[in-house]
Amino acid sequence: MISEKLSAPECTKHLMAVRDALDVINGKWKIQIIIALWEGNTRFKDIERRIPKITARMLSKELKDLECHQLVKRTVYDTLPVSVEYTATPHAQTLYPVIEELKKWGNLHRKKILEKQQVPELA
Amino acid sequence: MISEKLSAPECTKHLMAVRDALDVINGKWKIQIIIALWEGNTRFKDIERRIPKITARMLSKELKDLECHQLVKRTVYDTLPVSVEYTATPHAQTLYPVIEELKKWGNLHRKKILEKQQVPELA
DNA sequence: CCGTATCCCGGGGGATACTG
DNA sequence: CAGTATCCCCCGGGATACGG
Repeated sequence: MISEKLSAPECTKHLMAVRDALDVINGKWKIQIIIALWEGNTRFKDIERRIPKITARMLSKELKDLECHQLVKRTVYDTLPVSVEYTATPHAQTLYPVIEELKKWGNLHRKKILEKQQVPELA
Repeated sequence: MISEKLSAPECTKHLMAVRDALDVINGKWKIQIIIALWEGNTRFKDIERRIPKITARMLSKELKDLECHQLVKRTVYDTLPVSVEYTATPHAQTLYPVIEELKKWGNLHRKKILEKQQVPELA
């Protein structure tokens, strides 16, 4: 699978793409927000309520970032008072496999760490 | 694929695993180091040379983290002066699919961003 | 060679108060 | 409701110097 070694240029290209990806989804909130958008009601206050501990400041900032990266679409409705909906773009859907792999590995890793935490044996 | 909505508890579980994974591989250097370990010579100085801009301080710190997470094994050889080798553990190999997905998405995303950067049309 | 200790800066991000 | 503005703290991480 990774039996052969990578050449330096190969490795660098490999790495750049990975970094590009991490630059977008890294950080404390981005993924949580994207997952939250797959959950239903997506008005600002709804999202805020759904993500534990996030502040309006951070949510606002992160949503803007995601919009820049074309992962989120912002729609303003002319109600009174105004309501705003954030939706995941089709491009955001392409993140699904990434998030799935992260989830799978997160679970695997948790098991791994816990198994080693076992009491080694009685003395 | 993601047609059905997630229930709140489902979503939370989903999220915890993803966060677990990101906690481990997040940060500026972790992935670069893991990839570097798949490249061959893995003495401290070798790794340092292979990762542009990393400092000894950071490399040292990050290697310790990775060791805690059981992704890296540290071996000291009793030479003079001492030499130390770092190797990726089998558990680190399980990260391969994650990194692959990140790489794929990084490339996809780059294309997406560039295409939208095109001149929209002549006025 | 293989690191660690110290110093220091910038920015990520919380708390709170406020506006349209 | 949907955010912004301000203040402020903490720590990630660079530079440098040094010890085994």
